[in-house]
Amino acid sequence: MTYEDRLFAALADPTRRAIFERVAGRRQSVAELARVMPVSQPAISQHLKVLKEARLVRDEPLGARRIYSIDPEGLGPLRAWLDRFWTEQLAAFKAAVETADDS
Amino acid sequence: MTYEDRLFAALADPTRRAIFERVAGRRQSVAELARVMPVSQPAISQHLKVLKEARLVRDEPLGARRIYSIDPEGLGPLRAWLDRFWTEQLAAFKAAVETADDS
DNA sequence: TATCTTCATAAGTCATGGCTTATTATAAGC
DNA sequence: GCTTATAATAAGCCATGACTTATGAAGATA
Repeated sequence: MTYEDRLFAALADPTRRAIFERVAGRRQSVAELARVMPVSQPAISQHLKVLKEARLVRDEPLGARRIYSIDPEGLGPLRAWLDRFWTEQLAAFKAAVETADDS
Repeated sequence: MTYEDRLFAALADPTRRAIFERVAGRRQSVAELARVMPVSQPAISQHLKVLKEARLVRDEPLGARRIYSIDPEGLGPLRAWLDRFWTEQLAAFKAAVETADDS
């Protein structure tokens, strides 16, 4: 499984995406997330593990708690992937215009 | 299932993403994809259906064939989602700098 | 008309993944 | 030290989804 696979797979689940968005909004602990999300604490931990392996979040101990925060680098590869098509589509558009000019 | 869910779910599968990337590179038929991809023709059709429902591709009949091409609008929502965190992280960074200034 | 190609759908199989409860480890507070 | 809080892991359940083969529909070609 490539790194890109892990990234896309991590973002595929709605619950996990919601967790990521919350953590991105404000760094917080597992219990804090579990209190507001409609799933159990172990489910939260499992989702966070997947997000961490995709480098979308980081974690840091704080007493008995563990504070999760967004990994600023994490979304970079997604942006890079997206930009490939941006430029690709621009090139295609340009080519289409030039073909139309041949008429 | 929201539209965003469909979009992320569609991009999660590696095979499907490969199909999307091929179609984005050059518009082509189902058979053409089936010839080069390591899965059967029905599998290709099923993936294309998912991509179409996520508005990532369009299709157009050409005789007995059906030509699939990228939907230029399709990646817009993904970019929008991504930009949310871009600005969000910028704001957080700015806030962190200002807090540091308080020292 | 008969055949061949192209593609979508149906039906069934199997692995994966998201969830649960139970349990354990670690740190904090009385 | 004992209890409470926090979080990770284990084990098991179950739905989903990615694939297969089989089939049918629609267009092209002889």
